[in-house]
Amino acid sequence: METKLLVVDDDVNICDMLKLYFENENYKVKTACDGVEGLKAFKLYEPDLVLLDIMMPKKDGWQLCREIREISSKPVIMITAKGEVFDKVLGLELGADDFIVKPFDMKELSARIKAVLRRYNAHTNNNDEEAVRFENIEISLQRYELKLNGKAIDVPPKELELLYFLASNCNRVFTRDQLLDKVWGFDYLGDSRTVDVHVKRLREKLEGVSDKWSLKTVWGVGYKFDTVI
Amino acid sequence: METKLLVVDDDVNICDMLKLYFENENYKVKTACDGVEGLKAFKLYEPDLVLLDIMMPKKDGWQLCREIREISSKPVIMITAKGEVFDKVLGLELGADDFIVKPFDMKELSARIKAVLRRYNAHTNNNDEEAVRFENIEISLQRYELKLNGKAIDVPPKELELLYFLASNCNRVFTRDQLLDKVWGFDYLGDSRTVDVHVKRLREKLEGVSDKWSLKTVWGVGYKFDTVI
DNA sequence: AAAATTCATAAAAAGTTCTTGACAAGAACA
DNA sequence: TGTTCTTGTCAAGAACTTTTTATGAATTTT
Repeated sequence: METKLLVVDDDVNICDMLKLYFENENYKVKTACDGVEGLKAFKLYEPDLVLLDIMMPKKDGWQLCREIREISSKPVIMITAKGEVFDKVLGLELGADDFIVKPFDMKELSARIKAVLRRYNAHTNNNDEEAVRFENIEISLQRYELKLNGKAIDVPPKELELLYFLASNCNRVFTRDQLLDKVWGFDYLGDSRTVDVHVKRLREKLEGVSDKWSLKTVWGVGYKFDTVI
Repeated sequence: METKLLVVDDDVNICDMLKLYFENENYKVKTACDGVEGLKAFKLYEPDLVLLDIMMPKKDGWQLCREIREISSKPVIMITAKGEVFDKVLGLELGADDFIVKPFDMKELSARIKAVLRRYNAHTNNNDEEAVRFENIEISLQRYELKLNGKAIDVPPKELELLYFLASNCNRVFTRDQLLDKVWGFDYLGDSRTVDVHVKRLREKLEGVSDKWSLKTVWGVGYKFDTVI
């Protein structure tokens, strides 16, 4: 699964540069320009790691780090300018996982990110994310794979993600808007008919595999992965 | 339910153009020409989203946005002219939800409006509630499902919502007008016979399922979901 | 017991929401 | 570079829901 980074820095150039660089390294990257926006983005985007500049207008990196820690244990790497008053102890107290000093070498930052993620995942993820299973179906985001009757089937990423989300929240209805939010991302701009089309394509693939579950339309509401218990 | 937009811009042509365009997209649209009028309109009209030009006589967009935030959390999208001094951070501080730069593409604005509304609603709507249960019946809005004798029955949204409302307020009588208010929405315009028809259709489905409860008519008053205790 | 009001029901009309196929833009790949 | 695959858009028509209307039955009032 793609790792999501959130970059919070008031310097738009740095934001853009980091975004470009890490997208090229196969991360998903969102940026925010200040602490307020950063917190919003953290809640909505649910990143796997946050890169946080300390000096920012209105709400600084310390403050944001503290607020993030109140709601999550996701790794945070602080960015600090050379010569900036910087209390490592204080940072650790606030729950930051690592630090890097501006101007930094991108390769070094990249290495630190990997290291922090590795540590974090070793801690939390020794129970490798289970695949979602029902009769004759198995959906794994980890392998990006859909198995029907034990046989792997080619499925495009978006379809798989949609199916995974619905199946792992089975029997619950989601509106198209909720699905766009959860699967496509909070900042997706586009038509909600898009969901229909993906559901249709999934149905073609899932047809006749089992009568214990199905992708159901809930008229006037949305869709759900329905199971018979 | 129809979504209400409020457009605040000193340029009457832009107001008219936006009104025309979004009415065609099935929004309700009110316009206001300056900040003072805009605040008035916001209070009276109670829009679901505000489109706010920054440069305006009397009271500018910043100021209006701040004042709206004091009394409401409804989404605000700021409109800014190209090249206009524009502080994104300040905008976010003030609580704006998105921005668009003049001259803008109507399709993009439309997409942004949808996205902002989607986010706003996704946030406010995640109230996981329990299903309502009586003998042989179970009604869940989360699954959008009616189970009779443990078996799921197809029920259209309005019927389900009506049944859910009555059952979760069992033994209490509601007039047709109250039901229209609670289930259809306060701004519903239409005949109260509508309720009768829905009750009738529900009765067809619920017939003979249990003698511990029923949809009762209270003559001269309205309906209730009646239970024997 | 007649008149007036209120309900139940069926069926038509109006309105909304889905499905689907065709197509185009963009990404990934060779 | 062209080719294939994925993703998203659109629009027509199908499927379905909701509302209105009409009529007769039930209940209350006078």
